[in-house]
Amino acid sequence: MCAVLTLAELRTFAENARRSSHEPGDHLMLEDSELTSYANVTGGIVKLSRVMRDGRQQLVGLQFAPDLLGRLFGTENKVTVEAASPVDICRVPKHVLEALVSSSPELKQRLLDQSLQDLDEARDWMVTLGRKDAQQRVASLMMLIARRNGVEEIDSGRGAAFDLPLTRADMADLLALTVETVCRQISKLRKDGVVGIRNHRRVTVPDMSRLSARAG
Amino acid sequence: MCAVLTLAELRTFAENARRSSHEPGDHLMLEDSELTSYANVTGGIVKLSRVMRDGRQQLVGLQFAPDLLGRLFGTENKVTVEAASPVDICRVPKHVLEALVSSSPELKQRLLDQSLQDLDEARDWMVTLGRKDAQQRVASLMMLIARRNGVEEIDSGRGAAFDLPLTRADMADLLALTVETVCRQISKLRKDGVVGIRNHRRVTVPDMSRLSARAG
DNA sequence: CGCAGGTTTGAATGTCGTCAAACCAAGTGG
DNA sequence: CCACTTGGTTTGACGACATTCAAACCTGCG
Repeated sequence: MCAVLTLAELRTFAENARRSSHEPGDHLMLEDSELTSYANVTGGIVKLSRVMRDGRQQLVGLQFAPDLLGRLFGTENKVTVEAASPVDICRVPKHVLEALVSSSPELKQRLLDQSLQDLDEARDWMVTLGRKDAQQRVASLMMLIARRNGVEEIDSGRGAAFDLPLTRADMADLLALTVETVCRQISKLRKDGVVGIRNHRRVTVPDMSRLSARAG
Repeated sequence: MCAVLTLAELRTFAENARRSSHEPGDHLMLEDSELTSYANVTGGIVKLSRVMRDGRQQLVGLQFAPDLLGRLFGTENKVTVEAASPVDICRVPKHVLEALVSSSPELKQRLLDQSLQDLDEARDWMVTLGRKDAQQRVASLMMLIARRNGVEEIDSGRGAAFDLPLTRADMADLLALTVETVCRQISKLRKDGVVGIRNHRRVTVPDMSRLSARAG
């Protein structure tokens, strides 16, 4: 989700917002004080997941700062919202947001655009989960993170560097693999010289086009 | 996607619509006469898919009648739209739909709600693709089709019957399996007495709760 | 009947998951 | 400063499940 607010809207937003910080693993139920409150991620990364009856979970989305979090007039479908890194958020009560939306058709339009974009991203990820092997999935995730870190010139042979903001377990939940398989594929990318890894977190990519090729 | 139009809106819709029929396999590009025209599926089933560079495809959604098809102010992301069965659709030019939307905030609201629901469904399917084995995926698809055919009392031990509107190949593309694996799992469900199959298409379920249990 | 497309079944292969153990990095307290 | 602990990470051996390749089988239709 991308930022969709104008400056004036952001001001109203900020005046009614309450800030809070959270540690990795904290659950950020959106139904805190008011049902279906809205929140803005101002720092860190939030993971959205669904849990199966047997306890296994599947991440269904990531929210990077400064993404919008939550949903209008919420549906019944439960998504677990959890901090993946240290996270700062900024909540707005339901009625404030509803007022904002009804006074601004453009805002509603942008919320619509954004949810359509989220839908596109979800469908992209369905292809990753359904049709890519372990190597391609791991490479795809690295491409996603690189893009979110401002790396643009994907196929130009340029290099890049970024931190992995997720644990191996979170990556596994997102990619529908096991922790061990994620590790093995990262090791393989490293052995093949596609990426360099320092401290299990810092990734350096000498040539983005080679990583892109591995992503299928 | 569900129907989101009132009767009055449907009238305007119908007055400006052009109907057409299509055979299985036909591509229903929405950019026919006008870019990003909208359409209503009045009969049959439409599949939405993404194609990978190597030619393999992944279905990312199904549209049953009377679902709405297409999207407002379309994004750049290409989805292949194809008839899965004999299909009747009813197209509306872009400007008519835009007029409808701007004259009706409720319509825009409902489009927003609907896209949020689509997002939920896409995320549900991500769990199916990511975390279920072949047997559970096939059972999940049968549950989905049963629900779309009006079967409601899922866990009441009631029976049901419906046609599979997709070929084995389409099921495989939707479930991210091979045709052979889909066949084997259907055969297993049949041998175990969970479903009955006639002519490769007609499914009878003596006890929906047993099928539901197989779906994970 | 006989063809064509879709479907079903079988046997062999390979990829990923499971189980187990070792490894590393960071923080704590002696 | 170093031993110790803890949580996360990495690697290996083995097995299970889905894919691949191949052949046979239905069903509808000319």
